[in-house]
Order: sequence, then C-alpha cells, then structure tokens
Amino acid sequence: MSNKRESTRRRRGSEQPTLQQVADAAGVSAITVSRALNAPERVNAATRLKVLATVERLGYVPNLVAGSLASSRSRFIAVIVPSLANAVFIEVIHGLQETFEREGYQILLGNTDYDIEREYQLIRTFLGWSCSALVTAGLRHSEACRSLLAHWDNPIMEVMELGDALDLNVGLDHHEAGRCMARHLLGRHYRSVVYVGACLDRDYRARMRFEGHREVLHTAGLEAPLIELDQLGSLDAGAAGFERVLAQYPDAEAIHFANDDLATGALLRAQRLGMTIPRDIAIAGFNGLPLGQHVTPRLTTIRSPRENMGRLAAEEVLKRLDAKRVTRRRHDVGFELLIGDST
Amino acid sequence: MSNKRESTRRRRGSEQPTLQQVADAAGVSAITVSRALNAPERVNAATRLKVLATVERLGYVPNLVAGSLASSRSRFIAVIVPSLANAVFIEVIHGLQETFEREGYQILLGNTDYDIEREYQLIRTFLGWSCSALVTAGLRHSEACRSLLAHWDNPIMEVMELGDALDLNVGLDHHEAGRCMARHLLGRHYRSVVYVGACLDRDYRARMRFEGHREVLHTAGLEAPLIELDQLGSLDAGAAGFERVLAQYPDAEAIHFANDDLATGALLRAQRLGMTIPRDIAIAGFNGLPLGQHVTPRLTTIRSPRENMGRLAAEEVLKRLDAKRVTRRRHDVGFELLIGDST
DNA sequence: CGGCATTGTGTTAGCGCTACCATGTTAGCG
DNA sequence: CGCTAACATGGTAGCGCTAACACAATGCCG
Repeated sequence: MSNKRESTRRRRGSEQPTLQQVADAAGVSAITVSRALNAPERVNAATRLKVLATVERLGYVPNLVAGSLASSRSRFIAVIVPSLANAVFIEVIHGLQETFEREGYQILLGNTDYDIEREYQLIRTFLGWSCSALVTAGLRHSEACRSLLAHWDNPIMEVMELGDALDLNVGLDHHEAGRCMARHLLGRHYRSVVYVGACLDRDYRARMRFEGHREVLHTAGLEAPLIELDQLGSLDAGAAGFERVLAQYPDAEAIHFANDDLATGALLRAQRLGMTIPRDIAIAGFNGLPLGQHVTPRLTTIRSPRENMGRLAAEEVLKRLDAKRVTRRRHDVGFELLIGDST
Repeated sequence: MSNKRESTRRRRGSEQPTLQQVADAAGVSAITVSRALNAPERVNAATRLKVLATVERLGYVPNLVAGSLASSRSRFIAVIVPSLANAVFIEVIHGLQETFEREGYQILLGNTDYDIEREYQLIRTFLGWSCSALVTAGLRHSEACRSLLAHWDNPIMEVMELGDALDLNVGLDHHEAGRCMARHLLGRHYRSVVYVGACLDRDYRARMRFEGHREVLHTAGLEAPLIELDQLGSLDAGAAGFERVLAQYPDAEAIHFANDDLATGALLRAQRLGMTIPRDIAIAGFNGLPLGQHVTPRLTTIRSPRENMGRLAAEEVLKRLDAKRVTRRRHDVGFELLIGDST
C-alpha cells in the first residue's frame, strides 16, 4: 500500500531495506519490528521470532541515524583527550571503551592536541550528534565551552584531575603527587633536585605536580630549579632533557621528570653514556608505565590507576544514564609511590 | 506562525534552538540557513553574515543527526583495529585522525580484540550510522562481513597488509618482512634462530612474518623452531619468552621476535640477567618503535611507516570521496631494515 | 460476569534537517 | 530590448525511525 501519490520527485535513499519493508514482509507493523529489535520483552515471543527471522532474511541493518533523530538519543559517548601520543590517555580510553561498549554505547573520540579552543569545537560537533554523555580530560575549558555545556543536561565526566568539576569527576590530586615524590627524594637525602617538564603551559597537570614538588623543596629551604622542554613526553625528549640537566646543573643529585617517558628516556641515555643510576644521579618519573619497571635500575615513579580511572568513570556515567542513585560526584582514584632502584 | 494545530500530544525535542528558529529570527527560510552553514558560497554575502550572526546570538548548534538522515551522508569514517594496546595501531589511528579531522570527518573507532566476529558486529553498527567510508585493519573478515560489505558502495580501505583487497589497500608485505629479517640474521652467520610470537592465530600478520622467516631458514637447510606465547605483545611477554628460549633452546644464537615490544622486553630482561647482547644471544624485532632505538644495544628491527600508513590511507579515501581520479587501489608502503647493535 | 489491570499490537505525527524543484532577480549578450 | 544564463532564495516533501496514545484481547478479582 502506501504508494502515497505518483509524485514525480523521488529521493534516493540508500537502497537498504527499511524497517517498513521488514514489517511488510513479516506481516506486522513497523513499530512491532522496532520493538522486537529494541525492546524484545515488549513483544510476544512468537512475533519476535518471526520478525527476527525476516530481519535476517532481508539482511536488514537498522538505520541508527533515523533512530537517534526520532528518539533524540544516540548511543554515543563523546570522549575528548589532549593527546593520543601519551600512553596514559590510551589506557584511560581503553578502560572507557571496554565498559561503554559492553553496554552498547559507541565512543566518539576527539583529540585536542592540548588546545582548549579545539576542545570547544569538538564539543560543539559532538553535541550536534546528540551524545548521551561527555567524558573529557581535565577541568580547564574555554568560556565558550562552559556556556555551551551549561545548557546541556546529560552527564559530563571530567577525568584525570580532581577539583571544581562541572558535574562528575574522577581523578587524582596532582599537587599531592608532586609533593609525594619530592618528599621521597628529600627522604633519600638528595638536596639538589631538578624538575624537568615538557610544555607545562599545555600539560598543566604536569605543572601542578611541579608546584607540589616546589612547595616541598621550598619548605625544606631548597631551590626548585625547573627545566622546560618544548617537546611533549617522549623518550627522545627525556634524553635531551637529561643532557640539558648535566650541562646546566652539573651538581644536580636527582631529577624529577614530569612523566615516565621522559624519565625512561633519560635513564636509557644515562646508560648509554656509561653513567650509573642512582649513584651518579637519581631519576624519578610519574605514571607507572610498564616500561619503567622493565629497565634496570627499575624506575622510581608514581603509579596512577589509568585503566581503572577509565573504567570507573564509565561506570559512574552509566549509573547516571540509568538514572540510578547518583552516588558520589567526585572520586579520588589516588596514586601509589612506586619505589624502584633509580633513586 | 506554524502552530500546526493545538494537538494534545507533544514530543519533547531537545530544547535546543532549531534551524527553523534561526531562520525565523534572521528573517530568511530554513534552507537559506542550512546553506549559509554548509555551502556558504551559495548564499549572498550579506545574507550569510546576517544568518551567522543569528546563529551566534541564539547559540544554535546544528543537529547533525537530522542532517545525516536527510542527506543520508554522515561525516563519519569507521575505523576498526584489532587492539589499542599495540602502539602500531595507535600510530596508524593518529595518522588517520589527523588527516580526516582536517577535512571535517569524524572517526568512529572500533576495537575487535582480534576477534573476527566482533569485527562483523562493529561493521554492522557502523553501517547503521551511514558512515562515509570504512577503514579496517587486515584482509581477513568473516563471511557474513564480506556479504554485508558487498552491497555497500562507499570506499573501503584495508590497511596493514597487502593482498586481495575488497576495494582500497595500503600496507606492506609481511612475508617479505619476515624473509628480510631472516636473511639478515643468516648474513650475520647465526645458524640457530628461534622465532618467538604471541597468539599467532589471532595476530596472523605475525604468523605471515614467521612463514617468510621459516622459508628462508629452510632454504638454507636450517630448522625454524617457533615459540608461541599466549599473551599479546608486551614487555612482560617478551621477558617471559626470552626465558623460555633460554630454557628450551640453550644453544640458540639468535631470537627473532614478532614485534618490538617482545624484543625489547627480552633485551631488558637479558640485561637484568647480566647477559650481553648480541654476544650471548642476538635479538631482533619488528615495527621500529622509538623504544627499540633508545635501549642499549640499539635493537635491530624492521621499521614500518606507521603514521604514514594512516595518513596515506586517509588521503586515498578522501580522494575517493571527492570523486577525484581513483588512482591506484593498492599502495605498498614498504619497510626498512633497521640494523642496530643487537644482532 | 462486570470492572480493571495487563499484555500485545497498531495508528498517527513528528524528530530537524536537506534534496529537489520552482521562482524571482539580476547580469550578459547581440 | 528580448532572451538566456547565472545567481539567490523559497516551498514542499520526505529521510527512516520512535514517542505517544489508542484499542483490542486476555487474565484476574470479588
């Protein structure tokens, strides 16, 4: 039926069978097919089987775009990270993906390259896709971004760091992590300690760790020299940073690196230069990547529960989406000082 | 106007301003707003400015779901990889993302965990999103997947390996890579060479490299023993594999690892055991990850152009989407033997 | 066996946008 | 100055699906 009228204008559509065609072939109405697929328990078992068989036979693939428009819910989760080059974010993404995919959500991944303006653009686009939730790394956003999100009433999860969040928050205290490592180094009686970071204006969490570190050193009446590299965490940058410390601070007893990539790069470079760690100089990192535990000497670092952070964040968002109890808005996943043999 | 009738049933919609509201506020028709945003050159400059100002003022965010439904084109690119744990795929994704995002495409990332059935499910879902193209790692797909894709007429790009592709293909010859490294090892006069891989049934590209390796050894009249680990590439697995070789093949002169993670794990373990590479035993890898070039001795490996592979794949897909010249369907990105000091 | 909840299915009216065609308006030409 | 082409804008009709309601048919109660 429903040939409407013999209109001369036709839209092309996608050739694919539609829900209506499945319905016709199965001898039921469109809505019944829809229910058989999306809410099976609301359809009689016999009808359901008949419908599913027809779906199979026609090779019907639901048009999720149409479904999303009609229901104004897509099963998308926007995930925004500042970098893919950093293993930390990969692991967080992995945790998120695993948990969300199990519940039938699809991740929309955005990469800001540590650019807060780019974050705004990405969020704008993602809102256009009627995402069910937004997971973004960090608490710093542009003003435009904040006002965009202010009128949005789906869950917003900010991960990595703790603080004054828009909505949900899972992370750890980077100031405290910086303090923790600085205290460890002082406890080992190193007095001349250099902090080496990379692009601290963009990787501001590394700057927060530096601030914690500096606070502890100052309290102990010590200087807290800083070397800033212009290349984000990588083994290369770490090696370069190591040599800069040797040149600029020949009396340095220890180096506190902003992350494990830098620290490991330094450690491997030291090895190649024939130096002995920590006798000649001590090295510490941050993250607790496996790599640091495989080098000799084992790297002293701080382990953050990365995959767990992703998983926990995803679980909290899912709880919110299920409209279950709201539980805590803020979760401190903590960290753990991992004392290796490099300090 | 257009209050239709005072119908009692109302759909909730999303509160957000719609294209129509922008049009009313700007005193133009909806289609003009649409054009001002999506095809600015087709609208008079003055009108365009007026519309864009109104968009800004109302904080309008285009509903991309509705747009996709109406045009049956989404600006999504489905990208399917077998793993996120492997740095290789991260780099390929990075290359893809950079190139596609610049052209306004959004990546839909799927992770199969090396499960070919999961690939089918993901592709089904992604087709439901009317993706503009599909990029998937590898040439092996389930039958269901093949027949699903047979009736799909958007670009399909298979990356990583070369062969009998569905459509476009960018990759390298893994058999040849395996042969290449085996020849190198024979050239160094190692006669007893063990290949160590992980889950070769799933990581079948590593198996292809093994087959190339075996072929060369057999031709030289040598055995080609294989050790298979049950944990995918990681430093841990490499360390464990190294110890298994020592125990099982005490006379081994060289180990050819399926990838750099394994090889580096082995190298670092050897160091910790106080062994000297390559004097006690030679080690070779595959991938050319930066890590391998930072350890001492530098790892002998094969470098594959990973980010480039992603970029090239994306560019070829974009050409196809622009309906430009179809160029070559198959691109061999090649590889490079990187002779370090570990062999 | 009438009244009321429960279950299963259908009808209708959009979701917000763009393709398609139509129409008006200006420029370009001999 | 009439004719065509190019430009600028608008009206209408869906894209394929689901929310909201409607309405039978059945089960269960006193």
